[in-house]
Amino acid sequence: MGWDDNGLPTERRVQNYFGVRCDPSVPHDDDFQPPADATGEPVPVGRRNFIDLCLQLTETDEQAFEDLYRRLGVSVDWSLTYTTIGQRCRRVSQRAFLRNLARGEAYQAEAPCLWDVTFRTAVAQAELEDRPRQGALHRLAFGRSDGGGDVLIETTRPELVAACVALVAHPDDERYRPLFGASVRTPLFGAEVPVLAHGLAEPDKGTGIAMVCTFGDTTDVTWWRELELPVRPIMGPDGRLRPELPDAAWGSGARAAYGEIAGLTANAARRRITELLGRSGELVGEPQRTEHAVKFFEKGDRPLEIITTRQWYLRNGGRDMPLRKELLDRGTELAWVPDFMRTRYSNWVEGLNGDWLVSRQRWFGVPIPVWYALDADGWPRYDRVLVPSEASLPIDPASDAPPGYEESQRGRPGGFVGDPDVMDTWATSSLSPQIACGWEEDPDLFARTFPMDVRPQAHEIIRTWLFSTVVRAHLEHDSLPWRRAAISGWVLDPDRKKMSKSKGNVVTPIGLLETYGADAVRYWAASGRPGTDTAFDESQIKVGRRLAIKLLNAARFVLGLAAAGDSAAADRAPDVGAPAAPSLRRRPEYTGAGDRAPDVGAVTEPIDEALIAGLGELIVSATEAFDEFDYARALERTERFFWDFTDNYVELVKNRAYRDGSDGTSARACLRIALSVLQRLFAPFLPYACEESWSWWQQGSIHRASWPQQDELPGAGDPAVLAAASEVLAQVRRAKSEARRKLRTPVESAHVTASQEFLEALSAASGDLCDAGNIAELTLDESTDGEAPTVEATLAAE
RNA sequence: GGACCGUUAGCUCAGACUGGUAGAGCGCUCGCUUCACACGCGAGAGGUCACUGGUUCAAGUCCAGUACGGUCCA
Repeated sequence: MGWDDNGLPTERRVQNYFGVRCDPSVPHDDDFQPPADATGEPVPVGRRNFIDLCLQLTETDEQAFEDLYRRLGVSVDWSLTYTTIGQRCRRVSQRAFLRNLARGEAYQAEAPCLWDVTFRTAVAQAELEDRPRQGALHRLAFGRSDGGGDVLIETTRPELVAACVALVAHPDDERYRPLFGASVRTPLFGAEVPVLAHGLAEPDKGTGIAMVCTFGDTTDVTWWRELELPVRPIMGPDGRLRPELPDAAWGSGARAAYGEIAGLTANAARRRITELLGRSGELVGEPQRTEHAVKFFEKGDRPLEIITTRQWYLRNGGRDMPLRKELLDRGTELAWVPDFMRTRYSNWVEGLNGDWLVSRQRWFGVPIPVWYALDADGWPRYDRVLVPSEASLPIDPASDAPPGYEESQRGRPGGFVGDPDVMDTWATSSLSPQIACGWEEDPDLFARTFPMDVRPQAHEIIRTWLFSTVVRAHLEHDSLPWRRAAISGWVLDPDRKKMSKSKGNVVTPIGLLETYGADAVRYWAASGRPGTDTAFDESQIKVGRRLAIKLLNAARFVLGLAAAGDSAAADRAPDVGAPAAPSLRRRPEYTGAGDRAPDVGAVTEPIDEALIAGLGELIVSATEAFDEFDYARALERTERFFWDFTDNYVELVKNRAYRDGSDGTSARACLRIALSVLQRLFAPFLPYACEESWSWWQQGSIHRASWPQQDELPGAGDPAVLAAASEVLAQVRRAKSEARRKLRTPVESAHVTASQEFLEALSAASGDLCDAGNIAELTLDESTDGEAPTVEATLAAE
C-alpha cells in the first residue's frame, strides 16, 4: 500500500487546516506553533516549517485511511507501506529523473506553459480540464497601416490586445487573402502587427480572423511557434498584468493606455480596456454574451494563463513521433479490462501537444535533484547542471551542496544555486511499480515482480497515472510496467451525477460501514462491473448485508446439523453464550480438533450428487470469471447458486439430514461440502462473514485456504434430479400459497404430469420431496405432449 | 468537431463471446411465527428490450442509421 501524500491537495489542506501559507522568504522557526485560530488571515511560514506541517497532517490522515482500509478488509501487507514523500520514494523518484536526464529524456526549456495563478505553478496538459464559462465577444477594429480601412476581429479577452503580435486567417479565406503580408495597428496601443495565414484559423468563427496574443490560449502558442512571432508578454505569475511595458518601443499614447491596466487582474483589466476601447471608438457594437470552454487546472478555480518560464520537461511523445508510436504500441501490447479502455489511452497519446512538464513551483514534493553553477556575476548558468551521485540520494538542493562545492558557496558568484522546484506528484506516482518492486534496491524482488501483473485503477487517471507509468517503464526498462490494466468505473450519486465535494453529493463509506458492515459495502462495490460507472444504491448494500447474515445462518445450520447427526456428539449442548451478532444467538458447538475436510465418500444420494454437480459447474464458472477480472459475474453466479441452495436444496434434504443412517450421512456430508466451497467462493466479497463462519469448523484463515477446485468434489451426479424436485416443490408451495394455507399444510396427494426424463429424475428425489412438501402420496404420470411439468396438489382439509 | 460507452420491469442491473418462449434483486401486493435465519420464508402482479431499416426460418442479441444520456479527446 502506498500513500500518495505529496502535492498540491496536501498543501491546500494544510493551509486551511492550520491557517498558514508557505512563504520561502520567511526564516525557519524552530519553535513554530500554528495559529490557534485557523480561520483568520493565513500566517506566512517558512518552507521547512510548512513541510513539517504537511508531514504532520498527512501522518494523521494516512492513519485514518489505514483504519478505513483495514475495516474494509482490504488485503494488504501493512508492513510494506510507503508514502510518496518518504525517503525511499524520494530516492527512487530522483534516481529515475537523473537517469532520464543522463539519457536526454529530461530537459529544461524556457517556453510558454500553462500556469495556475492561484497556486503560482506550472501545470501539465494531463491536469487540464475544460469548463464552460460565461464571456462576452468583443468586436475590435484594427486599422490597416496603409489606411485602407479597418479589419474586425472578435475576442473574449480584449485585455490581451496589448499582447497582440499578429492577426491570422485561414489561407483559403478569400476575404482576407489580399491582406496576407500587410500590417495593421492594434487598437489603443498602435503596435504594428502582420496579417498572416494559418490553417488553424477557423473561417466560420467570428469574423474569420483572429488576433494572436502571447498568450491567450494554446492555439496562440502554436501560432506563435509556427509563424515565428515575437513575444509581447503582459501576464504576470500572480494573475495580474505586469507593471512594466510589454514593448519598450511604445510611444506615449500606448504607455498611457497600458498604465491604465498594469497591475490589474485579468477581469479588472478587461473591464477597463473595454471602457477605453469604447471611448476610442475601436470597440464595434456592444459585447455579445457567449458561453465558451475555458481551460482550468483540475484542482484550481481560476482560469489558467499561459506565461513563459523556465521549466523541466520529460519526453512523452508529445513532440517526437517515433516515441509517440512506441508508446501507442505499448497501449496495444497492454491487456485492458475492459478492452475499450485502450481507446482512451490512444486518444490521449495521439492528442498530446507537448512533452510532460514535470517541474512544479511548490514545496511539499520531491525536489528536482539538481543545482546550477553561478557565473562570476552570480547569475545561474542553466546550461551547467550539477547533479548528485545516485548513492547520495535522496537530496534536497535547498540544504545539500552539490559534489565539489561547499555549502558556503551557495548563492555566491562562482558558486551554485539549488533548483527551487519540486516534481509533479505523478513523476513519483508513475514509478509505483519500481517503488513496490524494489528497483535498484532489492534485485531479487525486482527480478521476480517486475513487470507486475495488473494495475487496477479508475478511468479518469488513464491520462495521468497509467500513461505516465507506461512512459517511465518504457524509458527506463524498455518494457510495460504491468501486463494488464483493470479499469474500474466511478461511483455516481443516485442521480447518476459524479460525486464531488463542491456539489455536496459525496457519500463517504464510514457511515455505511457502521450501519451495514464491511461485507455489505463490499458486496455492493463488487456488483459494479469493471469499467462501468455505478450509481450509489443503498438498497443494494442492504441486500449485501442480508446475504452475509444468510451465509452465517446457513453455516450455523449445516455445522449444527453435523453435530446433531453424529451420535457421539448428539447430546452436546448448543453454545448459548454471548451473541456474536443479533442474528447469531447461538454459535454452533464444534469442538473437535484437526482438519475438518468434508467426507467426500459419504455422498451417496442422487439429489446430493446433483447438488455437487451444480457446485462443480459453479466453481468452474466463478473461477473463469475471476480469471477475466469479472468479479461481478463471479459474485452473481455464486450468489444465485447460494440462494437456490438454501431455498431449495436445504429445504428438500433438511428432514433427512436430521436422521441417522447412511442417507442422513450423505445429506450432512453434502451440506458440509457445499458450505466449504461456498464460503471460499464468497470469501473475496464477504471476508468477515466467511472468516467468522469458517473459524467455526476449520483451522486457519479462510483467506489463506486454497481456492476451490472442481476435482476436489465427489464424482458426477445428474443436476436434473435437484432441478426436478425444486420445480415440483415450487408448484406445491404455490398451491398452498394460493390457498392461503401454511406451508406446513399436509398434502394428501400430489399428481405430477411430465416427460419421462423429468419423472425419472424426480423419482430419484421423491423421498426428500415428500418430506419437504409434507406430501402423503406422490403419483407420477407421463405426459405425451412435451409440455411443462404440472402438479395437481390436494391439500388436507383445515 | 472526432471517439468511446450506454439505452431491457417503478428502481438498480444480468441476458457477452456463440441469434432459438423476457431474467434477477429491490420496491409493490398477498400469505405464513416454519424446529439455521421475521435482519426470515413462500407466492403474485409488473416489460412493444430507445427508434428506423436490414440480414435470417428466427433478432434484446448480428449489421447500418437516427435519437437521447454519459464520458474522453480536440
